[in-house]
Amino acid sequence: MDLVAAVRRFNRTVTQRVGALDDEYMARGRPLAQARLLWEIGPGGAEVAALRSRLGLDSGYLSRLLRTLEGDGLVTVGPADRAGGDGRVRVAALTGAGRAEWAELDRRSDEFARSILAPLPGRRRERLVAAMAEVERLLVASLVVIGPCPPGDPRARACVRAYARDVGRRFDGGFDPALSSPVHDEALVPPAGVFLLASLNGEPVGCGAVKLHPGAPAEIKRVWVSDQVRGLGVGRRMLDELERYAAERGWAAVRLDTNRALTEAIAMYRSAGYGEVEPYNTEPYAHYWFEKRLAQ
Amino acid sequence: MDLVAAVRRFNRTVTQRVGALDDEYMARGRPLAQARLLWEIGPGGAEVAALRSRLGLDSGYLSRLLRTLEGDGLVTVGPADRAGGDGRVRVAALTGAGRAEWAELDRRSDEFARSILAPLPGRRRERLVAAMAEVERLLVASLVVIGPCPPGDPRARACVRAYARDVGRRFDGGFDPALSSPVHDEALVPPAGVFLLASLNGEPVGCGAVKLHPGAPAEIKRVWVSDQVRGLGVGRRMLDELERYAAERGWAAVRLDTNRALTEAIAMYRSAGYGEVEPYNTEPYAHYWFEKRLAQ
DNA sequence: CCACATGCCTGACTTTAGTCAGGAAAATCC
DNA sequence: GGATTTTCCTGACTAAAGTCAGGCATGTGG
Repeated sequence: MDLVAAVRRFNRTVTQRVGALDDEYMARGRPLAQARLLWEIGPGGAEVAALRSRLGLDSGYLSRLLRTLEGDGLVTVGPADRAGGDGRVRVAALTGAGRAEWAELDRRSDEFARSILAPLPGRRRERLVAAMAEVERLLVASLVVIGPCPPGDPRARACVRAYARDVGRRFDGGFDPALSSPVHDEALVPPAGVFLLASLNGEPVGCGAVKLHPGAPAEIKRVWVSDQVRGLGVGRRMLDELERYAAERGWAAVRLDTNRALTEAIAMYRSAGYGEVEPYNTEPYAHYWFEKRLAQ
Repeated sequence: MDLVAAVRRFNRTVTQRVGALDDEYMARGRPLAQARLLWEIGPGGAEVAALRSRLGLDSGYLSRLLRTLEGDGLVTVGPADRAGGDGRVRVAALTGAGRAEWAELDRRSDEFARSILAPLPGRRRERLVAAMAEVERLLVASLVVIGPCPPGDPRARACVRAYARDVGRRFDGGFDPALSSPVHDEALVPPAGVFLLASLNGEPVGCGAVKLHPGAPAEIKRVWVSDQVRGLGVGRRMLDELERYAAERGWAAVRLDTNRALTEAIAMYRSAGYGEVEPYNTEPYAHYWFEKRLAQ
């Protein structure tokens, strides 16, 4: 396939070559891992656990890197000083020298970006930046991973709150979760159902849930996608995953209800093969009820 | 500046993240350097010197990597068997197992590219690929480096031959270098003049020369840019460099002659500040003579 | 309050990447 | 035809990156 060949070319020429140059700029004599860590701590400081997950480092390795930067007088690591906080978590912060070094990295990163733009005449510069933004935005879709998550997880809670907020802005007269039919956590934990989370680099950017009602079609709830990744097909993938979950466990149909204000969602349901059915519940915020028969 | 910020974002999200993933796909258990080397050798084999320059490796390090791959039965290294060849150069070739491994890397590279495209709906896929191609093409301009080169160097010779070939295709009645006023190598070596080569990853993609005539304007000759990078401003950068060379050595003006068939070149000279002057030589292929006064 | 999990740490280790000096064989220069 | 250069090689290093096991303090669920 031709598209695949084009992506491979891009990976080889852009990703590898520019990536290597960027690393070189960043490192400036220091081991790359240290430079990256220094950069990631940033002027505002960061919790050690956050650094570990953002950089994907082994706990022992990270600890050693922090000791080195501490030894060089660039960083201090101390207990998190927010009152009532977890006494185990530690926070890394830059010293004066560390901030100076960080600013130097920032300057060099700017310089590198400028060196990429410099050889191009003005109009081409803008075209390059526009194309970069497009690649970035579309690639983000590939980096979104969807997986199960306990509905009580803080990330899941954050998504549900964001869902209520978004929906409240769009419905006539807002949205009061207390008036809507409640969804209990237990109903979204296997085997009764599942809550799926879409994440981008560990940050939650979408969610969806399905309840497996015994002897009735499975019910899809709380499908939400963050603005950050809207329009990239994440909602459709979420729907596919939820359907697959129900189908694999023997359910032959799924259904859902929705509000007339959510026009793109309605269009997505229709294009995904959902057909309108009679109301199957008394959800006060619903105007449409959809159902889809599942394969197998 | 906003453009710089956009480029930085691109570097961070695309280059680093996709680059790292690509490496992981490529490595599959084996050290990355070995995987890259195996890939670079390819089914057709490659000379050791070519591998060294393409991968930018130390001679000793490369030799050791080859021994390891040889020890694993993936590669054989032997003398180049073309008759009359240089007896020192050695050629690395894949064994049966090596070819199988190479095919596996090829397959995985395809798989990775597919995994990037998979989450996107059809139209977005095409937009991504188009944007990638645009980024790639425009970034290439930043990777072109221009520097002095002896006119006798094989890369310089190749450029001059390509120049004659290109020009021959465009002039009415072709181009016979023997009829054109000759340019001797000595005139293009400092301090008499200079020959500049534009390279992309070590491959020659353009050239240009300037002769510093004592007591007369400096003369620009043989400005050529390969199709590969045409339209990216490389010609203009070459011109700038040649002018700078002359200006720094005290020349107050440069001039050049050109053929009416080279319409884009003529437009470039005009936009770069060149003005038409009376013929200053009897070059049979010239229709226009241009001159530019240099600053300082 | 006990058992267990979690967050961060240290010590001991391996692998990978890369450098540097020099050496044998072939090619080239004068 | 001898000096020099080039190509590839080996041996001896070093630094960086990363892994693994275990330990101590703190937090949490029963």
